[in-house]
Amino acid sequence: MTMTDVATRAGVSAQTVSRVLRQPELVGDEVSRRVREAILELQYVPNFAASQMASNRSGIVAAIIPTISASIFADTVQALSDVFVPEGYQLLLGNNEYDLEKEEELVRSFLGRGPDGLVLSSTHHTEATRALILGAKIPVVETWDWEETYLDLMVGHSNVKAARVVMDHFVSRGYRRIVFAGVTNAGDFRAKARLTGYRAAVKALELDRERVLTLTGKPLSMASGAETMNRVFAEFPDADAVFFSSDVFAAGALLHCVRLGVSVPGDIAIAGFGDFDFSAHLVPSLTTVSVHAGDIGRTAANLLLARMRGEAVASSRIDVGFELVPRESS
Amino acid sequence: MTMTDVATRAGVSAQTVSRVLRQPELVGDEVSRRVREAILELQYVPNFAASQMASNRSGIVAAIIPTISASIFADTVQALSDVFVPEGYQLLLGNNEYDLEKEEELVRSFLGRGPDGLVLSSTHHTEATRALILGAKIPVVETWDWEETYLDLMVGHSNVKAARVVMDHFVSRGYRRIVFAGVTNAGDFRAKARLTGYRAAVKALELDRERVLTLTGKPLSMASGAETMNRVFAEFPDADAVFFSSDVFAAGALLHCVRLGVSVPGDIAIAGFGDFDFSAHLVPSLTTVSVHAGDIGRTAANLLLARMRGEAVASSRIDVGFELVPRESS
DNA sequence: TTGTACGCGTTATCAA
DNA sequence: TTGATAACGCGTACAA
Repeated sequence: MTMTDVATRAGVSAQTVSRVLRQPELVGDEVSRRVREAILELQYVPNFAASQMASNRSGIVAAIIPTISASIFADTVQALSDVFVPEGYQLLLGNNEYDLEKEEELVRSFLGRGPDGLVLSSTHHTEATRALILGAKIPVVETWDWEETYLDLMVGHSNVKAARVVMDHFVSRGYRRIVFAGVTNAGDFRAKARLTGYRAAVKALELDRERVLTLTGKPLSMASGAETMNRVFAEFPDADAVFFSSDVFAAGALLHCVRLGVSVPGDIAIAGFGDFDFSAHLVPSLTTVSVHAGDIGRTAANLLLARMRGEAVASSRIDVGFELVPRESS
Repeated sequence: MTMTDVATRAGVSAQTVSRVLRQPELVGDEVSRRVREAILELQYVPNFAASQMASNRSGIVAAIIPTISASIFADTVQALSDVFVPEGYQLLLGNNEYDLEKEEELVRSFLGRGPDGLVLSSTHHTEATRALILGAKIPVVETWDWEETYLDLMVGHSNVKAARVVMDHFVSRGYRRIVFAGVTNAGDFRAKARLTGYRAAVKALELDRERVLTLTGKPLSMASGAETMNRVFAEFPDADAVFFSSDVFAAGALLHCVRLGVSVPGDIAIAGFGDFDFSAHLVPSLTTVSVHAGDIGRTAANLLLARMRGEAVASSRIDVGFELVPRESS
């Protein structure tokens, strides 16, 4: 079923059918009615590929996140979808598994689809990725980071500062022998930024010394958190607090302590990152940093939308901030 | 940059460039080298819309899930991506928010893109949706359900049976005054199937009587679980066990009990559904049903892939099963 | 092994 | 307010 079939059925030209669908105000009432009828009768479905060929607009927004499953990024994707779908855009989704080479492959493949906009979930890319995107001349928003240089638009927050706020909190409650425990997957620059923030805080606050426990190749799971807690006990027996790079690890560690009968925060304080749903409900409840994953998605989508429409944007860089959520675990 | 630009640069015809990209074995070594060089120099990115027009293949797989954020469906999407992306397909994602009308809109919009395959996450659709899909004549796989009638392919498990298995487990441990607590959003047919399984079990096992607590309009959150637990105490003070329709509710309820000092399973037993990461780590650990979200995605993707390639499939309906995971909470 | 002609379904442009 | 025509970039079919 093509537009021509509908046109024949309605006794008009294909161009008129196109107008009914895209600029109905330019078409007469009677003709418009006949066309709509024909569309329904023939179950006509517009061919977007042809539309894209002719108009050079795809109606697609492509988004790349580090990982889809069990992640806070799913909330961002949900928000992207919530904004873009009502505006008539479709969402092409990919995950780079924290691997910049994979991201490059994805970007290359997505650009072939001629997306009207692109959402990336970090400011770290290969040079080739950067070149590809700049060559495509489409609006891009980089999210979940906060850097001085970015391609086009940026929405996120500073992980370095967030880590500092957690450290300030620990110190204000009297903890000074603080461990940082997190993953250091090559591509997880946010976790690295938190580690940077931790290190800076140890110096600035004149804490005892750095105590860093980095996991490599461990999945983001509560089991990894429990395992890490055991390593904290073994390697830093004098520690009085642990800052985990994710609530998932922190919760695994906290529940492990509960099971062992280790008092939190009596024997050791714990803080996480992300403010997952479970964090408020744990007993003891988990101190963490809330990061507004949905806000990042919504803000990024609206900013991108403005760019895609050629509207001026007040600021090309928006800090959605974060919030320390002090709870019982510290 | 078009294929013709690359051809001119390499001193060949556009068709040869196309061959280098799609059937390199048919092209001579020297010509092939020149073409590849030109592609790199010009930063050529193939136009998939044009490719789709000419070949009638889009390289797109469209997937619709109930909700993206904080859900077990994200694991299914991850698995879909893991299978399809290496095969050269791109993933178009949408969420229907458990609303069949929204699903219809999404299907209509996705079909305009000419996807080579479609993944749905239930067997419940409007009649118009069904007609649209059948009219499109593309492979479809319906997931997360188990029904006698389906459109083309089906991958899932029986929620009715899963509920029965939980009930059998409760009874085998001596519980007989069992509450079912779950959401009844209009479009959540899986939760409804679990309720059906519960009701059938109450009859078959000759239990005391039905005790059903249905939440409407509550988000899938631990807070809702805690709230529900209070309602159980108020409305069914004699209950000795609660079967929640999701681990999220169950965990919220369990942690609420821990906080109140209500012994689980001493005072009341709890079981959930889904085997989320946190379920094994809670203290007490949560009895649940493991449902293999990743398996559903992988299996569905491979089945759809076979259909898309025109290969014969051994079975058009695959039961990935489920597993009772008895833990400390019951 | 390489090249030519044609058509896919739509929209932009211009004319009526 | 409506229609005719050309063009988008590529793959298929066929020819050389």
